[in-house]
Parts: sequence; structure tokens; C-alpha cells
Amino acid sequence: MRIATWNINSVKQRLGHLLAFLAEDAPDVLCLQEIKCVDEAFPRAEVEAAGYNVAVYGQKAFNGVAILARRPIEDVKRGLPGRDWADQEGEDQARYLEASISTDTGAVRVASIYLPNGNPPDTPKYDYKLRWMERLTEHAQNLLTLEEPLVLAGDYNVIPDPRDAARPEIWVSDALFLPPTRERFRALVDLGLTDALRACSDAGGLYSFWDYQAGAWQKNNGIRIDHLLLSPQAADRLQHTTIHRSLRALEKPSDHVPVSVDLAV
DNA sequence: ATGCCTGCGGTTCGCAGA
Repeated sequence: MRIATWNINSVKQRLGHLLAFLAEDAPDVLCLQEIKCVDEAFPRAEVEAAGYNVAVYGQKAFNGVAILARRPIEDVKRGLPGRDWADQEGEDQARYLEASISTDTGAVRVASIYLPNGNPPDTPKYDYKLRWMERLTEHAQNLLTLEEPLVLAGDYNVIPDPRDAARPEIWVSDALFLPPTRERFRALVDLGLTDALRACSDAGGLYSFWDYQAGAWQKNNGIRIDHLLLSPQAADRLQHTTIHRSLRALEKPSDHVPVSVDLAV
């Protein structure tokens, strides 16, 4: 089965691209981030007509995550345990959605993750990012005790390694690449998770995001920040990881492209 | 050194993103 993740940067602006991707690539599961709408505004009818079930955790204007799946979506959980950290206005941020997807050989647990950006680093936004990462790690530790196929997929807003940026020097003071960020990402992976792309390739130049500004796409000035982290039971079944680069060349693209894994289940 | 773009809310600008 194919499980994909995509920061779509507004599902309303990108509905055409979304339906085309579902039709042409036909992933079994698609985790979306930055849908930027409330639950009621998600284009559920169009996505269901394309053959997908939908689980949404949205909010007004910002953030928002969803899980689309051809098979039934069960045991849906909105937010990290204990509710998400409140922002300065006291509202919860819709950044984590988890569910179980049935397969012929058992269930796969999937999470759609939109990890906080954290910039600028000398502000509470960075503290929020680091604490969110610690809460995610604590939750992942609990999920791993289930010893089931698990895919933690999403926009982590983390550049794990210098080879994951075309120009690492411009990110050295950025919340996506600062040592505390990378250390916490490493701590998450070190629980026993596998970075699916790195299990398939050691190469540089494999990016999932290109900024809209300054011709980043045309210069291939990209970074790899969208990741699928696999439990041992999922990693054992990993066949392939794909970065769907061509979507960045479309008219009115998202600044991120989908990344997918093929699992032998 | 700064802004470069894009989406959103709400109004022609500010905020957020990365």
C-alpha cells in the first residue's frame, strides 16, 4: 500500500491539484497539512467522489490536518494527548491527527503531523516548537509499545542534516535547522523509527519544499522537511520512497510536494 | 540589509509561513 504526505498550503486553493494527484497516483492513504479551513469547509464531497474516506481536524485560516484513505478510517484521534499547547490567544492549534487504516493483513496506524515552524527562534514560537516536539516524542514512545505498523507522516519543519538543504549555510540560524531542533528530531528517530527516505537513499539533492520567493524552485534551492517515520513493523515492509517533485512545476503549486512510501501490506 | 511569494481575513494592509 502507498501512504503519502503533502503540505497542500490551502486545500481550497489546491483542490484541482489534489483531485489530480488522487486520480493519477492513487495513494491508499494521503496525509494533508495546512488545509487552512475549518472541518465544515473541507471539500469532503469532491474527495469522497474520488473514492476516499475523510478525517479532518481543521481550524480557521491556519494549520489544519486531514487523513484521506480508500479503506475505512477508524479510531480517529484529534491532537496530541492532553490537547495541543495553547497559542497566545488561548486557542488550540490543529496540527496532529491520528487514525487506524484497515488493510487485508491488519491495520496500519497513521498520523498526519504539522509540526510548528518555530521562527523567529528568539521568541516563544521556538519554545512552542521544541515543546511540541517533546510531546510528539513522548506520544510516539507510547505508540511504539503497541509493536504495530505505524507511519508518522507530515511536515516536520525540520532539516535533519546538511545534505537535506541545497544551501545549508543559509539555514544555520533558522528554527528548521538549529541544533536544538535537530537534536529533538534525532531523539524522536532514536526511539526506533526509520526515516523512510534515508532508508532508501543516502543521496543529497532530495527536497520536498522550495520557497515561493527568489526563484527557489528554478534554482533548485530546496530543503527536505516532509518526512515519513516508520515503526520497525512498518520499516520491515518498506519497498520504496517517492518524492513527487513534478507537482512543484504546476500552475499555482503548493510550496511543498507529496512524499510517499510503498509498504508490502 | 531587506524583500523576494502566497494565502487568509478582511479591507487595499498585517500576519504567518519557511
